[in-house]
Amino acid sequence: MSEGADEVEQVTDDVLVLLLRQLTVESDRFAEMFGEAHGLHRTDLNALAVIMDAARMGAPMSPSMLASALHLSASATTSVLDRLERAGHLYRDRSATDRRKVELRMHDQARQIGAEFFLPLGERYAAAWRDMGEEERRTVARFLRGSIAATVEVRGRLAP
Amino acid sequence: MSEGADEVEQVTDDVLVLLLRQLTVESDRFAEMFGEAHGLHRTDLNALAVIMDAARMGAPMSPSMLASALHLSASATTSVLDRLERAGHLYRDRSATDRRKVELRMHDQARQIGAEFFLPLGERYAAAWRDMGEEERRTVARFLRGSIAATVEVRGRLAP
DNA sequence: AGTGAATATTTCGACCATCGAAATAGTAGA
DNA sequence: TCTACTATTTCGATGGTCGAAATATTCACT
Repeated sequence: MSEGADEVEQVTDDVLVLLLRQLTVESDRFAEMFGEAHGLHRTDLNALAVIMDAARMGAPMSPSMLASALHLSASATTSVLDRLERAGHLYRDRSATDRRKVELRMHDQARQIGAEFFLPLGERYAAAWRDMGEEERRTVARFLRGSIAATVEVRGRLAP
Repeated sequence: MSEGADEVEQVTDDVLVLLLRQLTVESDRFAEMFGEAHGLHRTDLNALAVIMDAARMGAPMSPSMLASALHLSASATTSVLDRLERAGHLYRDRSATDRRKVELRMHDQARQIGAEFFLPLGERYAAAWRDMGEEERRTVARFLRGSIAATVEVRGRLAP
């Protein structure tokens, strides 16, 4: 009302909240469409991501670790793994040291899907962020870390 | 390796991608726990959010609009609405002008749940962002908008 | 060693969210 | 009025998830 046409934008808290919500909505939708294109459900995609992260760290996942990472019951985890194994994305290995345990290993096919998932998005992100200077990146990183911590904390209050 | 102890952090693209992923993961988890605490599924929460946004704009939602907003079939939408109506969160109104159409209106109870959902998180966000200056906020807003656009665009390539 | 408690994973039966197709109700145009 | 179309709901089937029970293995203690 009182601003001129060349007034700079006022980025209120409400604007930031709205942007965060849009971002999560769009991310969800992206994952949903990607999964649909590959015959994978959300849970399967999440499972692949967790297993892949663990593999990158050199520590193979077990079904029970996966269950707690995904907040799934043990039985639901078994059927997720059944689906992924049937589709040829991973295979189960009995642990050599503790034969109760199962180690989850990925097939190259899944790695390829992961790459297909993340590469285009990563490249497009890089392009979007290309002109950001170091100081700006630190600002954004601080913002993101603060927002993550806020989310975690409020969630913590929910579960006593 | 070559940096001194007081070297400032290098925020690479990889770091930003990781932070974005953590943020969406934590948001998902938060919504999941909140829904659990109130006997609402993810879909129900999403539906409430969409209906609430529409109500705020003054344009009541119809089931079919909701269906396309949530990417649900018409029949699935009916059962979402059945659940929400049975739980007393909303009620259906036949449109006065076109009696095929149904208008979705919320009960105060649902508004209250929405407030309970967003207020604590909003306050905690505001606290996290309190010390950000205007220039920094503009930087963050540009970053978020760029990332949202990137996500939308890559998704667009998926669906021809 | 050997028994029993604990842990890891899978199987089984049931529940319910979602889907597609058909049914119902209403509108608009000829 | 008859027909085509739109909006929503109902119905039957599919499948992801759960809790409880079953199976296999390890650990602790004697």
